[in-house]
Amino acid sequence: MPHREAPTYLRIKSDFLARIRSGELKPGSSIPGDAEVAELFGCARQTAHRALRELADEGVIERRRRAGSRVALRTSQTARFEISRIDREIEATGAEYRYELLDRQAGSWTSLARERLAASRETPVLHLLCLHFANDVPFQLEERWIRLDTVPSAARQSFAEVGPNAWLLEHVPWSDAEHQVSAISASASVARRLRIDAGSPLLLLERRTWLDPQQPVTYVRLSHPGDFYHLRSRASQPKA
Amino acid sequence: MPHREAPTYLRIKSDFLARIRSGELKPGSSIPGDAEVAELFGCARQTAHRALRELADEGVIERRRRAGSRVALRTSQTARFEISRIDREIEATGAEYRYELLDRQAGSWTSLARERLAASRETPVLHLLCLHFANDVPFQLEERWIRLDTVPSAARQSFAEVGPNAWLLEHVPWSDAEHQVSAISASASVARRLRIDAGSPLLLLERRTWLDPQQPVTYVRLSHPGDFYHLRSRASQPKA
DNA sequence: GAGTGGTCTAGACCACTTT
DNA sequence: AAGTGGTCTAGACCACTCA
Repeated sequence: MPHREAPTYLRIKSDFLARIRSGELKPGSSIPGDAEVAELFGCARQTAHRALRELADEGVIERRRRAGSRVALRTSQTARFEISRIDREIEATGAEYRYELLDRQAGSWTSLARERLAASRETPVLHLLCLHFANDVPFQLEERWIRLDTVPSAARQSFAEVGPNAWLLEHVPWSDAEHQVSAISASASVARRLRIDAGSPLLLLERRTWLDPQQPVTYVRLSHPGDFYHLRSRASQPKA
Repeated sequence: MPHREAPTYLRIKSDFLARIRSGELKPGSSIPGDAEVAELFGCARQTAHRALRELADEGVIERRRRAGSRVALRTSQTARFEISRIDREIEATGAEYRYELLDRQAGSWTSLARERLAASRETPVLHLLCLHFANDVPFQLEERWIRLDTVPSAARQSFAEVGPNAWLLEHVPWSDAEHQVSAISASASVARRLRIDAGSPLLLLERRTWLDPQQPVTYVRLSHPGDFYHLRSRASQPKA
C-alpha cells in the first residue's frame, strides 16, 4: 500500500496539535496569523486559514480579529453520549427486544410534567407508560408526556406496536433537546413494574425536546435498573 | 442596527436545514451536487462546497463520491455532557468548595483498577482517595489510580492541596478518554465517607484516560450522592 | 488607521467510486 | 470511463477590533 500524502490543511492542524501536546505551545500562547502560517508551510492563505478555522471550531485555539490567535485554555472535559433507540440498543447486544404499552391516557398530567413542559392544566396532553424488555427481563420503564397542541397527530397513534420514541424520532423534528442523568431509588410502583426491589438504585434519564424554543414537544423519564444500564462514551482529542 | 446579510455558505446551510425540518427533504432524499447548488444560489462552487461539507461534518447529510449527497438517516440522539473540574462546578453554584485527601498509597492496586489500566501486579501505581465538599457536605468521593510508569512526576506530588483531577488536567495531556455513568448502591464504606445511608443510590462516573492508545494514565471512580448530582446537557440542532 | 480574521471567486487538478 | 467530492491557489474585498 503506497503511503498517501495528507492534505496540507491536515498537516498544518497535526503540526499545531503536536506542538500543543508536547508543551511547546501552552494554553494562552499566541499562534502566527493566517498569512504567516501560509508562508511557513508554503501554501495559500486559504489553506492555512482552513486549518486554523477548524482548530478554532474544535475549541483547540481561540481566534479574534486584530488580536490574533491563541491556544485555548481548556478547563473541562466533554463526553458525548449517544442515546440510541432502546430497541436497537438491546438488539445490538444480541438480546431479544420486546415492547409493552402499559397505559395510554389523554389529559393525564402530573405537576412535574406540567412544569417541565410549561403547560397549564388545560393543555391537551397524551400520557404513556411503556415497558421495554431484553430477553423478557424489564430493562427500561418509560413515562412520557406529549403535548398534543404541538403534535396533534400523536393523538391518532395507538403506540401499541411502535414505541413513542421511535415514532417521534421519525415523525417530529426537534430543534432543541435537553438531557439529564441522575441516580434515584426505585419507588414501590416503579420497582413493581421493573420487577426489582423497592429502593434499588435506578439510572434515570430525563429528556425534553422542543419543536422550536417556544414549543415543547415531549418530556420523558426513562428508568433503568442500575445493574443493567450505563451510559458509555469514548472520545479522542482532535487528531488531524 | 442595520441587518447584516449572512454569509452565502450559511444561507445555503440554513436553506437545506429548513427544507429538511419542514419534511420536504426526508432522510435518504438526494441532494444536488456542489456544482448544481452553486448554480442555484449563484455562487462559486467552493462556497456551495463549504456549506455541504459542513452539513456533512455535522452529520446532517452524507456525501459519497460519484454517488452524490443524501440526507442522513438519524437513528440516535447524541447528548454532550461537560464534565468540569469539580471545584469549579461547586463554586459555580455559589457553594463553598473544600477538598480533603483521605489516603495516598503507592503500589496499592485493586483487581478492578488493574484490569481497567491493563496493568500487572508489579506496575507502579499511585492510589488516592479524596473527598470533595460543597458547604462542608460531602459531594463527591474520588477513588483514583495513576500509573506511575506513564506519569512518573505524579509520584512527587502530595495532592494534599491540589486535587488529582486539576493537577492531571494541567500537567498531563491525554489523547483518549472513556467515560461511563451508572447508578449503584452505596457500599458501607463509601456511605460512611459520604455520610449517607448504606444502600443509598449513587451516581457513579468512571473515567479512564490514555496518553496514547498504548499508555493508560489513570482510572477514577467518582461517586456522588444521588440527591446532589446530575449530568445535564442541552443541545440544539445545527442552526446555520 | 492598520492589521487580523472571514468570506468569496474562477479556475484547476486529483482521487475515489460507481456505472 | 465518467461523474462526484476533496483540495488547492492567487487574488480580492470586507468587517471587526485594537492601538
